[in-house]
Amino acid sequence: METSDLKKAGLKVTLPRMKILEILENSETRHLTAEAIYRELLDSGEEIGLATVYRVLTQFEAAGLVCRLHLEGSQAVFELERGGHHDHIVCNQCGRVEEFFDETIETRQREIARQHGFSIKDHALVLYGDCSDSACPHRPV
Amino acid sequence: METSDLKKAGLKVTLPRMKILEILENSETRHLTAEAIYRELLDSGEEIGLATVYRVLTQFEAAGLVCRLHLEGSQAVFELERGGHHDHIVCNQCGRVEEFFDETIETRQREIARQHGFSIKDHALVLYGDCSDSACPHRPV
DNA sequence: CGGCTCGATGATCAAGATTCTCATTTCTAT
DNA sequence: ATAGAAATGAGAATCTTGATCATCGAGCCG
Ligand SMILES: [Mn+2]
Ligand SMILES: [Mn+2]
Ligand SMILES: [Zn+2]
Ligand SMILES: [Zn+2]
Repeated sequence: METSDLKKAGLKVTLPRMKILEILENSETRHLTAEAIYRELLDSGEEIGLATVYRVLTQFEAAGLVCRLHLEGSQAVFELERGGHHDHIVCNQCGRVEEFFDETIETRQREIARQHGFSIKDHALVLYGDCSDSACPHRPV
Repeated sequence: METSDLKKAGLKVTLPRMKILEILENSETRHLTAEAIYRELLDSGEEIGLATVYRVLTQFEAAGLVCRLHLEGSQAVFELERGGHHDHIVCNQCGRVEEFFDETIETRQREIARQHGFSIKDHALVLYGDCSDSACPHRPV
């Protein structure tokens, strides 16, 4: 969000980078594919290459500004890094993504890793199901 | 393993299908990529196409005979469905995969999904870390 | 402000994984 | 054994993402 974050990461403050950050901040969908960001930029009249979007997102990821997630789709999704770690629930029908953090699960993960002689560094947890959104095509009546 | 499993799934009993099942059963590595299976077949003198391996594995998955996992590699890995559900720990250094099942985590997942109004259908949980295998290049002394 | 230098960009190409197409082969049931 | 349907293999195609390279622009100095 701050241009200082870019400078801190050793990245020049450029128009494509600021526009991509802007979209990640302002989109009601916190979780976006590279292509969704690209299309949004095109729609708003920006001239940008898809390769730049992928490149910039990868740099942002390395700088800790965004997270890359693989949510059972062919394309990765990106989200702004704020708040801190959390995991995800995805609706199989409408694709809606919700976030959660559960200390019980986090703790058990560490215990399990230790039992197996692993020093845990990271984890990926995604729950899949059917949501109760009124707009969800599979909404239970 | 049984040809009856194939017939039950509405699949003809063919040589490629039986050979693939055989490899999934006998490999010491329970988790194999499609290409690993393909290479193993070639090495043992079978004439098979990579497309067939992918096709058959996808059919096996649909029939519930195998599971497809995405373990932080570009390629999916497949494993024979037996025992029942479990999750995975992967070593970042040597790629070793261990399995675990934790009822505490499973229960919390259901509770979290319910709190969010989701009817949970499935989940993916992978822990990443460094293992303590003597052959692991990163083994802590 | 004007120019310099190197990182950034955009267009295109390339790579890797997986699926699709289609002619040919192989099962399976009769 | 034969016919009909399904499966196979070879290769093309697709999709996502990263690499190349000539051009452009941000940051810096005077
Ligand atoms: Mn998130
Ligand atoms: Mn497993
Ligand atoms: Zn939904
Ligand atoms: Zn290891």
